[in-house]
Amino acid sequence: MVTIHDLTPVSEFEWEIPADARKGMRVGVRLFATRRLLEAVLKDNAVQQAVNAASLPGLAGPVVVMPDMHQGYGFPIGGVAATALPDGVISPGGIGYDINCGVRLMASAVPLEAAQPYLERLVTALDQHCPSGVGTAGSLRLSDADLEKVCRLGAGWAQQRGWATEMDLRRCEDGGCLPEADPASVSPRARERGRTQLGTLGAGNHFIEVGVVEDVYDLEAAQAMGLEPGCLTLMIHCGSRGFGHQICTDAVQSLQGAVRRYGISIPDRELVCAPLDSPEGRAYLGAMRSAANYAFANRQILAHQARLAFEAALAGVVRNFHLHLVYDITHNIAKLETHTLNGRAQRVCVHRKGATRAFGPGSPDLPPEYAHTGQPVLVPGSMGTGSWVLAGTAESMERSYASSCHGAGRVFSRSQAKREIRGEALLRALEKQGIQVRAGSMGGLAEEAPQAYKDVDEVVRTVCGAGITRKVARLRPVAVVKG
DNA sequence: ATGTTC
Repeated sequence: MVTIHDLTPVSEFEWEIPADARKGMRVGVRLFATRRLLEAVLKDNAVQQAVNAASLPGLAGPVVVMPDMHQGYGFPIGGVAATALPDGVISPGGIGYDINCGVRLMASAVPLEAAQPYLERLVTALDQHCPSGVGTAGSLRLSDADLEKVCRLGAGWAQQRGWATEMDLRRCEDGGCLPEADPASVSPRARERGRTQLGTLGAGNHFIEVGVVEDVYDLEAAQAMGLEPGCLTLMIHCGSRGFGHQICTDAVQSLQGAVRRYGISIPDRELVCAPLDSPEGRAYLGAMRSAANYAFANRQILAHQARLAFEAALAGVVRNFHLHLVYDITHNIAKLETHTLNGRAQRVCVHRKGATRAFGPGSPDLPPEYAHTGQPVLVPGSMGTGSWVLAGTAESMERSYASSCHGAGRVFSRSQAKREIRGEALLRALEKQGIQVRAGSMGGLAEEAPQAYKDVDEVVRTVCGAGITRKVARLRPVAVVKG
């Protein structure tokens, strides 16, 4: 059990656990948190899981954990780990079950006042156009050939169908497509689950939120992103549905064998992994990239459906209701990137689980319109509490493998939330705040209650105080669709 | 997160 005495303060926003070979740690842990957030996160197993992750073979530097951290499968949600050849590994627990779970932000030039009379109509249209719920099928039925194309092309597949513009793809992380996806490494069971779920939202913490740009902290960056104070935004939070879940399930099982075959010693069986340069590791990478591309396509199709909902609800009554894409990020992924570590550029496999890439200004991977601002970093808060738009910094390149936080982060479990909170009461409280809600189930709503989450404003204050991102704008929610 | 216990 890790206690506060195991942590060395570095600053108001940063702590360190030095590498300790007696505990099997190959590297240290760098943790971003205020003292108050740290006390909250020490109540679950997240920091111990970061210490466990520090024993993975081939780590190129410290394991980094974000202030929204909480306990996950094997590896903490909010964790970042970089492994390198020759002996680095890839671990599905360092990515998560919802491969390429991510966030897309769109923005409009519609002032809230102009849309206010039509908000109920709008949220109903969004609910109708964007199917949600556990196991829910959408309207698409993919053939084997089309599913393989989705795996290889990601959001580009949606563009081929006329559901994405060139600007949409340019404003997705990685252009909405990871190279070297290998659909042949995806199991028949995963394919079966994936066939019907493209264009659906899912459940749990996945949502569509209509917001309004409330506070702008960086006018130049907000302008570059097309965020206009007082105007409507639309945020989509979802991932690869049952397809990615099945790919993770398959990998967790099959990599147990790899751990034995390669004689890898891990402190927790949930940290199963395989060498990056092994048949097992390559197969998981190829399947994982397929799921990532499925999720990019999914968010793009949901965005198209959301645009249709805006048209259905607002055409003829509100002007300029077009939604332009601000950016689309992934916060559950592993990617090969080049980072300067110990003074030399190294090719590493960066696992981000509940952590967002935050490339600084000048990164060649950003579209030209964001060359000066840095990458947009999208941080949804808990339901009804507001979301943030941040931007990547040069410092994130040095301190956190160019990563920042991904949300508020749980303080207590879904089961505890369900026991302690009534969905109906929460729904009334949200409506009293003027937030329109469409929820698939009252139990599901209770699981996502703001009380079950940390304070997103303090999480953001931490990552900005630590310098790994900076504030651009805060969004206030006015309507939410949940599975 | 998840056809929420193959």
